[in-house]
Amino acid sequence: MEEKSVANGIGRAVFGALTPAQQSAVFSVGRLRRYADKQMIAQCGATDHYLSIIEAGAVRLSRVGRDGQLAVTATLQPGDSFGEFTVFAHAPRQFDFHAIGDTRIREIPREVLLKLLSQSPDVMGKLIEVLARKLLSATQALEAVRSLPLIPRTARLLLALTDGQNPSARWEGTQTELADTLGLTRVSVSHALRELRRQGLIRTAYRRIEIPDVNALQEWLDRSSPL
Amino acid sequence: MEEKSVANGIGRAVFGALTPAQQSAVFSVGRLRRYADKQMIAQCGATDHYLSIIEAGAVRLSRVGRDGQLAVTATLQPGDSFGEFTVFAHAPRQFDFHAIGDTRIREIPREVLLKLLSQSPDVMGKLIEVLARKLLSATQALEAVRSLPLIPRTARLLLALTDGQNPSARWEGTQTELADTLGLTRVSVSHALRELRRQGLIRTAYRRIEIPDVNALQEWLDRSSPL
DNA sequence: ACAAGAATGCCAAATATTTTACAATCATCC
DNA sequence: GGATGATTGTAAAATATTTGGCATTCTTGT
Repeated sequence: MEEKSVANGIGRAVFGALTPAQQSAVFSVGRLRRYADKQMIAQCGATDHYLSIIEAGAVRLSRVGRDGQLAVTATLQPGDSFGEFTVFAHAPRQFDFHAIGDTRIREIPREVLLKLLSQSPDVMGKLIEVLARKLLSATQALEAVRSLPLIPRTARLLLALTDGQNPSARWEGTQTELADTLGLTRVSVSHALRELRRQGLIRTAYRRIEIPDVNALQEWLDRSSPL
Repeated sequence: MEEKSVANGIGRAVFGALTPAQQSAVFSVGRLRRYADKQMIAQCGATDHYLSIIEAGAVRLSRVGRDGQLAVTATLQPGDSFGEFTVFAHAPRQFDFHAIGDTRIREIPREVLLKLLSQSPDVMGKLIEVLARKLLSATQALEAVRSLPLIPRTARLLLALTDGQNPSARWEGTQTELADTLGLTRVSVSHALRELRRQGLIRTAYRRIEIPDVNALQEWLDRSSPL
């Protein structure tokens, strides 16, 4: 019953799934690195092979098209990880990674991680679970992008961004960020937010969106587009 | 250097990654089931927990919105698998699954699979790799949907649908199918195909699209949108 | 060889989304 | 406490995409 689907499945809540003992086992083989605000952590196309786990701070994923400003972003929080592709799929980095605020990251080189995994089937199992869940999120996001109209899609993202525990929620960030993660323009997002606001489902403020009643928004979404 | 990205990362080439010995180990614990053309294999929302591996035939994934005909599809081939979500993420079925042609499927119940996996870290490792690669495909598809204009997006899908070995390729199916997997209308796809045809990159025919020079199409795509 | 159904190609009107632009509000740095 | 840059709200014009429709071509079954 773990709903908790997320932004776009890029990388969420990975090592929260591990037991404390497992966490410390993983962390102990990792190398701690610190990044300052806005510092680049990894670049799109790079061929390094690390699994990175965020201990503190945040990491922004983005990508710039040749035409300049076209950037798509997602933001990862402490406990999230990234770099699975570089380790398990032998692929180059798919995004640019930047630190947001002072950030501590545990980096585990590919070989070390593989060795650790081969010795602990438990952690391996968890990893499979996490990957499956990420894949599920990505699949659902893909579905949403393809079949949901503007407004429900925006609503869906807002719900995905909340952690789902509290009855009410808020999200801090600019509407431009929201637009980027949705793959839309700020104007379109603004339009969608206006409509949701008109229906009393959300409140907007400077760099902040409040959802007074998460359930109500969820129900509206279910009603307006069953998916 | 395994490019071979695919349709939308829903489920590809899973057990081709295993060694013959591993394959037979997995197959031996599976239950063989046969389906006739168009027969339903599993329904969206169902809560069964099987990993299914296609031995022969094909499986179409689809989904119908409340508003009737809204259907999004992908097609899986022999060697592909599906159902990871039900097994590893405890999630209900995300799509409707139908057999295309006479189809043989190996079904492995959740518990059996987990037990098998716990006994063979090798297979587990492969599974992680496969999941990571699927996730990569899904991520790239998501990127494409969000940032690529109509025509490059269509070109990208065509390339993804080819196996990438031969210098030339063809794809068999209707333009409506293509439109559904892209999340566009037939008219839009027709428009995109017209443009690609005009540039001599593809040839269209009844239920068939030919790519005389896969490389040329790839280069055109790289040139027109670097991603 | 013919009829019927399926698929393609294309057009025009209706919608959706982006672009461009500008005024108003908010936060922060001196 | 005021200036400045960032962010929001919104509108109008330009594009992109869908909807609905129709003629043509292709395939299949008889």
